[in-house]
Amino acid sequence: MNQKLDDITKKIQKSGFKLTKQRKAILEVFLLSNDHLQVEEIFEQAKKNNKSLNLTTVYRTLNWLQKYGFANAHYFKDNKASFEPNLEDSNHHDHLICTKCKYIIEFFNQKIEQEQIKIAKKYMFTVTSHKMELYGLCKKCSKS
Amino acid sequence: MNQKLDDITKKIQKSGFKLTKQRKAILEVFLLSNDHLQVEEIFEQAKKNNKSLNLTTVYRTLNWLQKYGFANAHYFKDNKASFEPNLEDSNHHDHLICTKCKYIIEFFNQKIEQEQIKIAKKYMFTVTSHKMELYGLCKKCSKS
DNA sequence: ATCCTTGCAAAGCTTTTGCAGGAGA
DNA sequence: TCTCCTGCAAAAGCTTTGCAAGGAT
Repeated sequence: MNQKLDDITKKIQKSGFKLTKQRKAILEVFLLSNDHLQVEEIFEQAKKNNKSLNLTTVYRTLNWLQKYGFANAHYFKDNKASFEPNLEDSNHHDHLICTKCKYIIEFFNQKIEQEQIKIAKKYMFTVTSHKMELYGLCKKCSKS
Repeated sequence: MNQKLDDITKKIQKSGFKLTKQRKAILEVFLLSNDHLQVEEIFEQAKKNNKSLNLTTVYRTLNWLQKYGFANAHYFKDNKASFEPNLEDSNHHDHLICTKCKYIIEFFNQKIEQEQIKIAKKYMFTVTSHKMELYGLCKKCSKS
């Protein structure tokens, strides 16, 4: 199987997460993906691993993971939730989003991270997470 | 009345926006607010100016304003839309959001803006807008 | 054995749409 | 006048909840 998946799964179980077939199917899709997946997408893909999977279960599982800090939710342009894993070994990144073709590029910029820390200090904020999204047209779409 | 409101309203009308009583009531609340208002909030406040106002009209008006570039939508932590005016004289800013008391601070940081331009260039993106949100606890809430 | 999780169906919310009447330019 | 706008009600998503049965530890 997949070593990384196993390790993370064990860690999640320590938080009191019972590992059912359904959840295994969801984690396989969700944890190994580097993308931001919409709930429906996770559901569709995980169903390949477990035919009887229900959408409700996907929602409940993702909400559980989010609550315990293993996942982050994003609401991109429309108001549908997308989730991405939040693992200590996964690099933090921000997003460039093409409003035409919905293509998403991830990027990381140290200077921006540093400025955020300064800003938080200035306003006496204890920052726990952040989100930065640049919207526009990707290379391909801006040509046409 | 309010000079600023009048000026902006005239500008919006040039885009083919018919100024009805309902829309006037909405604009008074929306354009003069410096906050990010949820649709429901705009509706509640605008209803004070026009008793018969309908929520549907608020949605339609805000969507119109957004389509023609006079408003921006945000989806903060939950998946409810918040709107803020997008006027040429209004300074661009980003957000610090307290996840406990929902307090929102606006800030502007030149270095971050500059970095964004660099990033866009690197990925050949034509950036049209962006959103940066820092989540955490405000001064007050982090004490308790 | 106990507590947690699941599927199903139904409910809840926010947001959109169809339509006939009404108002702005 | 002609087109756009409005209110109402209904529909349309996405997401959550209640409940009884089933499964994990």
